[in-house]
Amino acid sequence: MATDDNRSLTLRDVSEASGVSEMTVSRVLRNRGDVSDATRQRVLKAAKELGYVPNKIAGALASQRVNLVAVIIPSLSNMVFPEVLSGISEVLEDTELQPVVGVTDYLPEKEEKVLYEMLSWRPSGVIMAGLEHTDAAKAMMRAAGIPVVEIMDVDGKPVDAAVGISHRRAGREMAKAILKAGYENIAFLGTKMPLDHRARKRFEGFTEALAKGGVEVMDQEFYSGGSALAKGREMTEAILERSPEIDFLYYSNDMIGAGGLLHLLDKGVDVPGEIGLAGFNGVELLQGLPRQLASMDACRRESGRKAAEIIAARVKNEPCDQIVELTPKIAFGDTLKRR
Amino acid sequence: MATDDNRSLTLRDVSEASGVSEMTVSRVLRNRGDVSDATRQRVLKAAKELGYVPNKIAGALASQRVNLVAVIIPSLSNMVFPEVLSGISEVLEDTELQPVVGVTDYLPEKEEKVLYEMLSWRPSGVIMAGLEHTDAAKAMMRAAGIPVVEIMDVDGKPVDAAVGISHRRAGREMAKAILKAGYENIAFLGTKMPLDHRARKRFEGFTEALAKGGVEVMDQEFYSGGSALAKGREMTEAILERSPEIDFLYYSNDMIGAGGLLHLLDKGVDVPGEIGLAGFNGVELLQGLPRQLASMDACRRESGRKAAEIIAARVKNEPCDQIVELTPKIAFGDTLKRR
DNA sequence: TAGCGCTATGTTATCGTGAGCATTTCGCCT
DNA sequence: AGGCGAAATGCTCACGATAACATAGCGCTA
Repeated sequence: MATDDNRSLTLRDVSEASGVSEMTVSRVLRNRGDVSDATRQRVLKAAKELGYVPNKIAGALASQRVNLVAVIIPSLSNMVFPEVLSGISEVLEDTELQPVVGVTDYLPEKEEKVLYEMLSWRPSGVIMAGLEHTDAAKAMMRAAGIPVVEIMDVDGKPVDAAVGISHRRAGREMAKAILKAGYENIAFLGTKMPLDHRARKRFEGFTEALAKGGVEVMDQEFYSGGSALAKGREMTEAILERSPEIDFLYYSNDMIGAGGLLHLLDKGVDVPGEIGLAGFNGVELLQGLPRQLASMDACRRESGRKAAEIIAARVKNEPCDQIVELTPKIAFGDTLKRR
Repeated sequence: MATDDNRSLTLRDVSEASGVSEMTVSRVLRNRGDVSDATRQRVLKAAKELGYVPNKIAGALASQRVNLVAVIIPSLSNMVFPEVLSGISEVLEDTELQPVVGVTDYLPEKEEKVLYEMLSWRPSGVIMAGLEHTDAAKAMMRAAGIPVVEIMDVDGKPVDAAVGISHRRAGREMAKAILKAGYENIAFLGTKMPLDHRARKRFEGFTEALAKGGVEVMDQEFYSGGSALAKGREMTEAILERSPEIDFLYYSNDMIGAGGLLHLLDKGVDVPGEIGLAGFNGVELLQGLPRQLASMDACRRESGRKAAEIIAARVKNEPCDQIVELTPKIAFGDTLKRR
């Protein structure tokens, strides 16, 4: 039991309690170097009895090694990023590295601030969502002298390494699939997106591929805030009222797509006969809806895993990929096909 | 621009570049002590040009202050915890404290390990989900000599402070509401719960209050893994096949409840006339379902906020509450009433 | 028994910063 | 001009650990 004299225990306390030098204690606790089994046991016993917890702050300063990986993402409530995180954790668990998460709320200035904070802890690497950052942020990442992996997007020029899908291509592929299924009056529904570059790129790729097929986006609707499911309903209702001839709705994420789906089913619309639907992300959460929404997997877990692998390899000075483009799979579900 | 000679910049580099002592640079960068405006500008300019980022590792060691708050939660993919986190962040943003998140996957041993890791960074406080921990974990928290707030539950004895709702009471209140609405053949559907103590306590409170009303839980069904929505459907189908006389289904969370709701609507069951439903958590996400599921708010954001406030107060040696019981509000929605 | 080589352990310096005190600078008053 | 006080700046050491090197102890062999 620790006799907490308000100041926390140090190696010295353990060394005194076990009658060996601090160095030996340090060696025992890190399993490093040769220590006789007798002393090892004695030290471990003393450490346990005192309730000693090593001070990594001091350790990191002395060894010049901080086994943290900064992971910077826009949001935790998006369902997308927790899955990326778990991919990262899975891989890092087999190494001595540990992820530390920072959240930017999609704000570039906050991203910059969070990055600065994180770099001030001298992490071994950085995993950052997206390719768009302030100049200052890019400069910091370059200057840090550590591996940096930008994830979830490969449409642009990374600071260092990048892993993810091409959202332009994702938009294009979805457009092609929709055209091929025979839909012609196509609308887009998304978030207010000035800051969500990936959604923007999907939209760009989407319109581009439609244009190639001689089709223009018939109408658009954007939202912000609120429950995505409810917003999906509202937006769908609004856009169909405005443009009743629409026969396909492409949503920028699955949640609003699900809202739209529920709305249409309520109204008794024939999905996908009368109106087809597609979302984006392939969120597992939504399995169990009355119809399975067409979607496109964003390779979230895989992005996380791959990014972590790159960091781990670079930390060990092993060779590794610089740019990894993953290929999202289109899932037709029940809402993207025409008879 | 940093001329990155592979080793990172220190105060000394900035001090040499600006012709003042390291101490003065340190003072400028922390806005502390008297520094003439001229030097301040010079130092800031030099720091910026070099791209200097202070080393918090060294700073923390020297000052014996680490402005981190360890936040330890079971999961990020649960929708519940991100909201707690944002409550915490909101409050801590106005202080110099910063949250750092650790995830336990509901495993006591992992919780212990994560706690140990976090304590080794000598945080200023700990916010930990739940009241059930290994003895070793409790000992560590006590020995750390820092404020500890256990959140999301107040049914038990906290190590230090606690903020949350009483899940026993939540279960009781829901049971009372269900009985009052006139339902009598009541079933419970939940997760396999040996490790989810809060769900267990809700269930205990639930059965207890039913018993007081002379009613016994008619049937139960548990699941693990998979998409909650889909599982909710499956479980609901299974339990109704087994016990067709059921007239109320109490789910341990909103997602499986939503799955059940969708299933019943598919089958053309009259909800809530024939069968009533309720979930738990009051997740905003689900607004937009065909019927609004009855639920009970777990005061997630508020728990986070309050916990953060306690930590902040304790760090400043201000007085504060030790135990805060929040009162969940029951939301009847469209699925808990009988005409 | 001297000497070699290994293992187990200790000693010293260092990591980058901040606290506390020491020193310098400068303006102002008598 | 001299002296005083406050503001500005610098110096030294400590923080708790680890790296790198030094040394003590031991068994074994020639």
